[in-house]
Amino acid sequence: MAAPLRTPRDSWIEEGLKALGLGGPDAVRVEKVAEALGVTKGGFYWHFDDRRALLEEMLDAWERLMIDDVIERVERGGGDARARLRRLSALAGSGRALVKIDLAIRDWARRDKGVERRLRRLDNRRMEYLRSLFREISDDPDQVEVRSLLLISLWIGNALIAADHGAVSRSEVVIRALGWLQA
Amino acid sequence: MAAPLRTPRDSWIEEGLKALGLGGPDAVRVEKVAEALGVTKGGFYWHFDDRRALLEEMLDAWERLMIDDVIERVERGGGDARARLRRLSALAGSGRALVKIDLAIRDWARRDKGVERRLRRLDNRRMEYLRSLFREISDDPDQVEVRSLLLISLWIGNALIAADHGAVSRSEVVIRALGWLQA
Amino acid sequence: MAAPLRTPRDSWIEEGLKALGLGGPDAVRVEKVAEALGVTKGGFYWHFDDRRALLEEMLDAWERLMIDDVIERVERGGGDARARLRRLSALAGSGRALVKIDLAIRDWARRDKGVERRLRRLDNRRMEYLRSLFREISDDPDQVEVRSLLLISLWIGNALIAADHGAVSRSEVVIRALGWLQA
Amino acid sequence: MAAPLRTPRDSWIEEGLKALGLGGPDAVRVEKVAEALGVTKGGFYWHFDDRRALLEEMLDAWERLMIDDVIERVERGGGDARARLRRLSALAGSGRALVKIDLAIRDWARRDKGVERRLRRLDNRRMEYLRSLFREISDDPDQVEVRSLLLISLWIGNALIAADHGAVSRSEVVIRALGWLQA
DNA sequence: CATGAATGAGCCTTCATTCAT
DNA sequence: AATGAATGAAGGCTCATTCAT
Repeated sequence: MAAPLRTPRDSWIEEGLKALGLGGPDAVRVEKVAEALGVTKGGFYWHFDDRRALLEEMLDAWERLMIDDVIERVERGGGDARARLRRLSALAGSGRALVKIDLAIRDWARRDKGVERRLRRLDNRRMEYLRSLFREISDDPDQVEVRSLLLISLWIGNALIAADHGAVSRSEVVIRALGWLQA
Repeated sequence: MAAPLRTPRDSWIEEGLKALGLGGPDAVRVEKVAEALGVTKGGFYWHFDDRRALLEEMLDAWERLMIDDVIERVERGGGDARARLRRLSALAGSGRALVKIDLAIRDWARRDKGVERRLRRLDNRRMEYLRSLFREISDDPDQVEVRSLLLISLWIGNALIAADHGAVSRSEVVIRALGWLQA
Repeated sequence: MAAPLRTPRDSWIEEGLKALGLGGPDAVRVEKVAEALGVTKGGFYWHFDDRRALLEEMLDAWERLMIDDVIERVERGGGDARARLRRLSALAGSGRALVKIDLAIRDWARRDKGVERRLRRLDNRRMEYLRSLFREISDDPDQVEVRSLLLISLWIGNALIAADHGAVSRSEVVIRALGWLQA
Repeated sequence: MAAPLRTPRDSWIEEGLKALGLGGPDAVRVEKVAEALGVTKGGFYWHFDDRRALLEEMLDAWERLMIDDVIERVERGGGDARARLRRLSALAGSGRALVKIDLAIRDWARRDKGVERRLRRLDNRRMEYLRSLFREISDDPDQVEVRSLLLISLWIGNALIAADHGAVSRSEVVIRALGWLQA
């Protein structure tokens, strides 16, 4: 017999991440996630010790997702640094659920040391990858550092800044910004 | 008798904003804020209809603070665009309570339409001010727009990105990034 | 200088009786009555020791009202027993605030011994008056008693029974019932 | 295992009706009813959405009780109209918990439109049944209507009027009144 | 694995009461 | 006489957690 594609344990984590993206860690309520899964909350405690355990495993899963998923997907496409940066930005800047989770975790990390540690691990990995790409564009290590930081900042800012841009759309401004960062 | 410098009503708002910056809107609990003020929660309802009313007034106060306080303080110092951008960044990027409140409200805006509306009002005002400064540096409107967005993004990213930067410190990277944006 | 027509103390009692009629004793809240009077509840305690004191005085006032007002008003009109019964029923059965207060107090008396004692005093007085009228109509003391009790019951039932009566209206049925009781 | 004779849900309703009869709708407090059942208030929300839901189901249960219980019990005994009226009055006029609930709901209906609607449904059914009995006694439809209304009024009045009757007891007066209504 | 049911802590809100001014 | 302000006790509701089945 084949193993199930998604264990019930994974379902809890997946649904928990969904709730996290939509409402932050406070919105990850055992009762609500159970309801979303169509089961009663009592069963939750067969899979997890307590709510904190779910939260931890959600963060574990999120780290795995970010490495195995995003970066590898960009690499798989090949091309030069500029092509990869374009693909990476397309993944990072879109309105997809993963972005919401990322933002929720960044906010969460502001008040939870453990989450901050995990975020640091991931952000360092992201920065390292960006540096490797920008090194193909610039020889100046300071420029590499500056542009890497600005690029991640732009992804975040794009999602968190609520301003309008007159006749042009936000995505046009972002595309121009990407172009400038890669000049 | 002179009017009190800070009414009890203002105290609730101030303490509420403090809690908001530290723990997000969910952490603004009537009971906790009361405790921080050294009074009992019952008295809260003399000043406000309910918790939501406090939240609203906190947002009102925050809008006033941001306009009357930050931008005016930069202008008062005079100097050319670069000098002003430097002063503005010093205010905006520091670890002060106002920054935490700003980030908390950005996260909050992701799930509350009313908060998003207020944030849009403020971000538009901020962008407009930045455009006016960058126009002194570049004649290209696209460049003005790109750099303005990147600058706000950098402030936010600086607070929300957890990466290390090897031998250099984050603030050095940020200073270089500012230099580049004003080149 | 003339004494005020209605002392502020009386205002509290009057407004309290209004609240009693509309929502029962539980609805007589110091805060709500104060609001209805356009003052703050703090002032209440200048006039009354506590909420129970207001309730007591409301009951006192209600007893006075019932004697001085209703019965005397019927007598003042003169006429024979049937004429008086007609006038009395007009007063007792109408939808006026006094009726609501009367019903509220009857319900209240079911669970408060003190209120029950006052109600007994008043109901005995009412019965006595009715007996005096029915004695002009019937010589049989049993009939006098039965019809007196039925008449008060009809007043109460008219207000508390929610049934419809087909083509005829409730008031027509009540008028016929009154006719039959006086036959 | 056999199904429980009374589900825990029913226990809440039953205990709630008891509280309603004793203290009116305001006395139906989740906490107090829980205490009477020997459980904690938190468990209440497993069975009901909120307090209002309990109140609604109490009213549902009361309607069922009144129809399936009272009227059917009278019919089952057989006999002519007078015998049935006697049995019905014995049921309706006794000091049992059902009467208290009935009175509490009548008072409640004065200030709650939804409750008034339910009471109207029931009172119409009661009146219809009484009309059917009095039609066996009188051919005059007006008389039927008058006596039906007076009989329900007498039941209510008997419970809500606090007067004394000299040498005779209240129940003697009521029995004579019943006799007169059936003459 | 999961359900039904319950506990208990935490929070929001209402309100009688108090008190200084 | 009355206001502004606060206390503290209820009471409604949510939810993490437990447990028997």
